[in-house]
Amino acid sequence: MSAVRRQGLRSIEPKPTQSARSNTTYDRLLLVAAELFWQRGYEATTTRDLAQAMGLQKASLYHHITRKEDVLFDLCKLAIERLNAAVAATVSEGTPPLEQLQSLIETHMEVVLRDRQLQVGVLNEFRYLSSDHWAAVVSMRDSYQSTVRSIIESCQRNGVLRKDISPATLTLALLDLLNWAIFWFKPEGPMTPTMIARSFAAIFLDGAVERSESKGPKQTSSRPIRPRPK
Amino acid sequence: MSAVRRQGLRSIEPKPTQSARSNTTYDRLLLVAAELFWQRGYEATTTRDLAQAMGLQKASLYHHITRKEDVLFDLCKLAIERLNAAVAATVSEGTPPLEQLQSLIETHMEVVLRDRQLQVGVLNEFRYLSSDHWAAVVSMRDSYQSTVRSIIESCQRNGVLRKDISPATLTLALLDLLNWAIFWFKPEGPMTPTMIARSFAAIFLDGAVERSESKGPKQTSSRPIRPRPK
DNA sequence: GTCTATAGTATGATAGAC
DNA sequence: GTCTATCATACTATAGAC
Repeated sequence: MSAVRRQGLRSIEPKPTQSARSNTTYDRLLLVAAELFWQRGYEATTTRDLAQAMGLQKASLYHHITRKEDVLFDLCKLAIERLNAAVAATVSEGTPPLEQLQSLIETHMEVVLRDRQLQVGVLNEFRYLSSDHWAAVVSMRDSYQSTVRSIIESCQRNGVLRKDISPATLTLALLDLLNWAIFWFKPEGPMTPTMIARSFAAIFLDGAVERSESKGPKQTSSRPIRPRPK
Repeated sequence: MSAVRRQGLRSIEPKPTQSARSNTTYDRLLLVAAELFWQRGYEATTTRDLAQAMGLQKASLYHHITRKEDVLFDLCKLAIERLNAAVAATVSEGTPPLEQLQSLIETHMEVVLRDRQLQVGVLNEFRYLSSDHWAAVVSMRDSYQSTVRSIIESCQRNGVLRKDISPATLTLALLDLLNWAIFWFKPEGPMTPTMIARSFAAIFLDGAVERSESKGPKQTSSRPIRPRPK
């Protein structure tokens, strides 16, 4: 049971170049479960709902899972792994801290918005995990937060971020800003995840206040975005 | 269940409501329900949990309520009413828009953090309401958001807030920032709701970037806080 | 791997005595 | 207003045939 599952989990990892259609049943189950948990919430989603959405009888589900809760746990792990992987891939160690922070903001926002059915599990539903699983997810999430905070600390040491607010508070503010957009984001709306990411980066870094008194080309800290078009 | 807390709830309640019948037990029930919904979530809280926390048998509960869902609905209404009332009481019509916005940010944050057991109902659990109740809560919430947005629009017209980001986006960013602090705020921690409110106002208005090159006494937009009420 | 059937329990809500 | 007792249903999960 477990070996099949772990393997399946890996195959929908961050950058699957292969077709997602020919995956294992458990992979499909994860996708279906993410959708249902997103729509109705974990507690309100029954194994019957899951089975029906999978086109199976309730009992057949249990050939692929052992407990409903395991599905939520796997989804939480997957969500954090994807976020971690995406951020690690775009934040380059060598670059100046502020650039790292800008990359992180953009990537985090884009991943969270494009992946929101999955990410909501970590943000909202992981509270229903058993204490062991809960602790594991909290630990993974804290580890990611530490990454964010250490970049912010680097920025403060470099003098590019204000020091009158603690790194912890800046981190929490940033993550509030980024994470909860999943609840109002409308994919069919006028703003793409990238547009929202840039606006939010601008707000977090430069603030909402108009700065007309600046000299020359609107001295903003949030413009030199990741891919420099030549 | 201390009498002190119960009195606290009643004293902040906007108005006694039309129902003339015994509101004391129901008030206590609302308080207890808010606590349980906050701890376990609405769906995971059973009527048995509620009854036990009230010191009643399950059946006795139904002398005070007709459906479990009604409790959630009343909590959502109460949460929005309190937020509305508090903001209306501190945001003065006549003052400059930026001052209004500063007052709103502080008040909103303080109410939400001090009241987070209640406010979480609107933010997280109202999705489990029946469609009629759900629509009513969404409407009330949208109405509050419109208030926030109109103040932001005034600020933009007055030239004190940047215009390259739409009022809607600025509003959503601000509310993301303010609302979701309830999930990490620790009342026993070093930061009071007021301190967090001021830090977050500073971030939203002035940004996280260091502005050392400015002339004179660190020209910040978030400092002239609301005049201390006597 | 999927099915039918069902165990065993928890749930929201009600009936009617006091 | 509170109680004991209970209903009808929904739930997670299992047993065992094919």
